[in-house]
Amino acid sequence: MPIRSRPKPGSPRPAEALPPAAIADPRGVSEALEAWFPAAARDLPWRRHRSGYGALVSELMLQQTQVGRVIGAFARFMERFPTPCALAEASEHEVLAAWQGLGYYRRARLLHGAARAVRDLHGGTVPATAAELQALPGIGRYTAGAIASIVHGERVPIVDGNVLRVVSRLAAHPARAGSPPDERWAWREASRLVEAADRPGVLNEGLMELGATVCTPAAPKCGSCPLRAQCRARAAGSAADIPRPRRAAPRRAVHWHALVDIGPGGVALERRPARGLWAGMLQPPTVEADAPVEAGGLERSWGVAIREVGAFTHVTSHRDVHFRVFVPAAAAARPDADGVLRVPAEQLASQPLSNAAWRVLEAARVPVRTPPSASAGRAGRSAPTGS
DNA sequence: AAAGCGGGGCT
DNA sequence: AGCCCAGCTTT
Repeated sequence: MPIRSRPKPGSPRPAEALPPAAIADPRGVSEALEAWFPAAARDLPWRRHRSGYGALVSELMLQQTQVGRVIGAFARFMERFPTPCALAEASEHEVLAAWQGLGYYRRARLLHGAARAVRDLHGGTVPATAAELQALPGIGRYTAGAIASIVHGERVPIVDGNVLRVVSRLAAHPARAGSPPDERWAWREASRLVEAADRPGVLNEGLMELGATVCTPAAPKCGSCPLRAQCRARAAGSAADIPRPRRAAPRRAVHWHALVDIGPGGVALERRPARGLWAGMLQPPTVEADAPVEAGGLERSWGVAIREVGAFTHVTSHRDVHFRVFVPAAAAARPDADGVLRVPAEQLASQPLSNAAWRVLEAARVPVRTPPSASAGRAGRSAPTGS
């Protein structure tokens, strides 16, 4: 059924008043996608045995993180914390250590809080409805909808980066990621699709799978797309230009200075504050500044003569962190400052250390094994395995 | 509404 | 060198 009525002849229609584009045939899209997905689905660990807890862990890990990086981390995490109660009873230190290398470490703290809420408020069973799920820490509308629809079949929409791209191309609507009006539009369109679906979970997971493997940001594989007949962007030849790119936030440059001090008790480490970058993670003692600090200032700060052993720049989404790495000039025993703990080198791998902290240790040639993240899998844009 | 929050692979 | 990714919380 057409959504837009034809304007009356002669009636003026200002360009700004044009109704937004819409997907023309929601039922046709849902039928094609639900038929396509079962055969095209990649074999992913969290699809082997569906459970609310497995979906909770995998969805938190997948927020802003590509599939290939999550695969290995998910298996390790589920082995370490097999149930919500096992996770709830672990310390935050242990949970952060298991999250090493995945980034956005706040997700680990929120997942920990969600597991405790599941234990205390839901008898240890992850709730099944989107409304209950969204009340848990770290669970927003997308994650709640994904778990409720995919695991339990609830008829609720989901919109992530993949779905936004697919629906905006279907409607040839030049949405911009991060634009609130465009995001609201995408939720409405996703809702129309899920309302037309036979199996809401299959439709939703199909939308994401299509976005990850066929309807990709660059060079979409329109020739092999199950929705090529319904796609207005393909008809107009504009798929590669939709959605429009997000405005990039500029990164701030900062200058950090780290002291790698190895004593009889192990490597000196301090815990970062509970908020902000790498919250709650451990690191070698670090002086943070907006500009480089002279050696004299660092020596006063640390109370020891120092020697520089390396430098590198660690890039995050919002900062260029210019690190300079120092060691004590002589192996002089000195009392540790408050809050400094000593960790033997062979125990570093089980500590919550960011990749930046690992790079600091490597610059000082601390004898450590490779951090867990280095063995992460390949990118998540590989072709489907099932076809 | 805007800002803050990692890390890596791909183009 | 830039872009993007199975987003959410806080202000």
